[in-house]
Amino acid sequence: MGRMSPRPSVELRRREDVLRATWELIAEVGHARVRMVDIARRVGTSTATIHYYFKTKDDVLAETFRFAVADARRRSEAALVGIDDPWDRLTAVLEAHLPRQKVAKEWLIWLELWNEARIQPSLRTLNARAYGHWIDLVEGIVRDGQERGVFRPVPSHDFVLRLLTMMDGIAIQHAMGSRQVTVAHARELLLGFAREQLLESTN
Amino acid sequence: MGRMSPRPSVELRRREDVLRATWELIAEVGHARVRMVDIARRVGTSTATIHYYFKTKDDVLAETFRFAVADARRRSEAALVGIDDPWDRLTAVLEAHLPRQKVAKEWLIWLELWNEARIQPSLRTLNARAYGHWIDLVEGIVRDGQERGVFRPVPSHDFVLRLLTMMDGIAIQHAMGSRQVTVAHARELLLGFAREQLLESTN
DNA sequence: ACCATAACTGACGCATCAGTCAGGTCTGAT
DNA sequence: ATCAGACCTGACTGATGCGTCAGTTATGGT
Repeated sequence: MGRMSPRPSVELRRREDVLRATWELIAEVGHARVRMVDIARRVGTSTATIHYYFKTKDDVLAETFRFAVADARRRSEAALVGIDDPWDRLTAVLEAHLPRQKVAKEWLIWLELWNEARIQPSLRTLNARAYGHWIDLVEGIVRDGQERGVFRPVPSHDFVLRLLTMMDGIAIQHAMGSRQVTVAHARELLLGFAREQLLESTN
Repeated sequence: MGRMSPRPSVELRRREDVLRATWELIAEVGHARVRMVDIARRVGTSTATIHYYFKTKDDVLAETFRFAVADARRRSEAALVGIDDPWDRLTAVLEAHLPRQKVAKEWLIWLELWNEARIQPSLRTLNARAYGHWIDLVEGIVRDGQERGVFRPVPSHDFVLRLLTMMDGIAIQHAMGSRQVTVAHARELLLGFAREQLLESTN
């Protein structure tokens, strides 16, 4: 993929600058409206320089989506470090992806990715992989809690699918600026559902 | 909105042809890639003719989204005609929007609408209104069932919000071509959740 | 000091499309 | 038969934005 230069440091920094700028721009105006000039200006350079590092605009966009996926995955992992209790792990990882501040923009990126992924096969693969990993991660936490006997034995896969698709749907309405769906409300909808399914006793 | 002509029949038919064609195209390639020539070719005319009926391309797209919303609303209403039992009403209206055949394309339209609505205020209003109406409709059915004593007294608004955001999330994964989420599976996830929340006794 | 090559850029070519316009045809009323 | 106006279109314009290229500058190794 990347060009092999003997001194990668400059190239890597530059590329990352471009990806970060593009990330911001996609969140702000949508990937379809992002122009090479905009990226260049935000990085403080010319469009020709962007082309020096990336073959085409589509490459920049595709790599930015990859970058975003990797970033989100890092956040999940970081949120789990040092936490052992299954319920705490579940809340931590959900909490880490609730749409506040920087993460709010990230949800806009997912919205863009979903739209583009249904057209471009390579992005579709990226999304499928990312979503699969996301499901596996949360399902792993749930199963662990069930094995330890602290979660009720609901069907883990269906529960996780319900929880995560709900999260996506909530994120959409939040992205639409719905006043019905604040971050606090989103948390309550998700964690309330999880609590009810996994913790509360059926009596 | 529309121009006021003494002979509206031709105009109305033409406009609707354009909107249907645009609807299809948005579902197929995404609103950003729809060109005036594509619409014209599909209708069997020239771009100038499209401009005769619509001022700009953005107008065509915006009106198409409005058209889609109205269409979906009609489908909800049609699905409920003659059905009285609350559970049957709930399943009927959900069933009517499960992504099969024509409705599968409709979900692609929603995906596009969500993306564009976060940029264009007028589309955001459209989406907010449509989603509000959708929530109200389902919530009305739920409350009715609760008043009649056939549904458990769960908080209706939160339940509906969970159910419908789940539906959106499922639709996204389905649109991504996820083999995990078939229509049958989508139905089971949604109706299973509703059954569990509204019907099953807590004992 | 010199050179190889990495890093960068302004200017431009070129394709793509939305929208316009001047003029055409068709239709129904008188 | 004529006419007003609805309906339609080919051909064009202008703007936009990606990608290229020829050429310049910076940098690190010898």
